[in-house]
Amino acid sequence: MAIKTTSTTCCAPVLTGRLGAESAAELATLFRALGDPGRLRLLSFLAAQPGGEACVCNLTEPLGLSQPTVSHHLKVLADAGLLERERRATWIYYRLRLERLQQLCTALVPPKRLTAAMERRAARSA
Amino acid sequence: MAIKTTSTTCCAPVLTGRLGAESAAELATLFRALGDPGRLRLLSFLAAQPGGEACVCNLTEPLGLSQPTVSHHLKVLADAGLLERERRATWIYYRLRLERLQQLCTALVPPKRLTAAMERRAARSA
DNA sequence: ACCATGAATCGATATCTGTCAATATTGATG
DNA sequence: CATCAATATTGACAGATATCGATTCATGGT
Repeated sequence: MAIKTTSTTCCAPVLTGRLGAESAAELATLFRALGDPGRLRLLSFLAAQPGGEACVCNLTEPLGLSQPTVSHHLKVLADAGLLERERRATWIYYRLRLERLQQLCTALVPPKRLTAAMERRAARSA
Repeated sequence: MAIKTTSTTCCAPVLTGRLGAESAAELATLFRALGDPGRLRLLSFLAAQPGGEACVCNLTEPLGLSQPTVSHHLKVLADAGLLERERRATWIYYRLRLERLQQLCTALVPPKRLTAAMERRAARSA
């Protein structure tokens, strides 16, 4: 299969410890992949399919974008490690990688130290 | 200027139900706000501060960016609802809005239907 | 081999974005 | 009110990105 060296050790925590320049760049790429309406809708559409996957030919029409554009978006998502590519005969299927999405989320989890501190301040100012 | 700022009802779920064009655009703006290394480092720096907040004057130096650039990034984050602004005398403090970050995460949570289905397929192909 | 079909790539273009220097704005202070 | 210090805004510019039409690159069937 394709050797995607991208995103080996995904997702340095953003809110726990300070983010270095490289980890920040890496993470930013991931978030930027999610920063387009078309791509979000692609993910959404895939999630609505039985196996979290669909053929490219089924993805073009519901978005109202041209085939090259959809292909481009799929590439961005796949390069970010958010989708998996699989060929079946003439067709190519893309499948969600839920683990990656989950990793992304955990990267945004704040340490309890922080939540506690901020709740305290919120209570004080109320 | 004064374009509409933060949506009150943040974060339509991406993986549960299909994302409409408007919700997708809204969410994309949020993710795009996270899609820059400098901004991620700002969030990270703020999270490392005692109250999840800091004065602008303390944010410029650690990033190695000019003051206007930092100001711009702070604006993007604040417009996305990820930061809160507060004036104290001459200084302006920005504070994390953890709830918003959390909301963003929950928008990416998959329905158990999906996780189950994908685990099943993973097991089958093993 | 040839052809038909599905998907990726290329080339072009318009728009968006990050960045900084210069300038404006805002609030505190004398 | 004049001035200073801290932020924000403006203007300019280079680089990225979204988009599409045309083309190329696979695959499978004939």
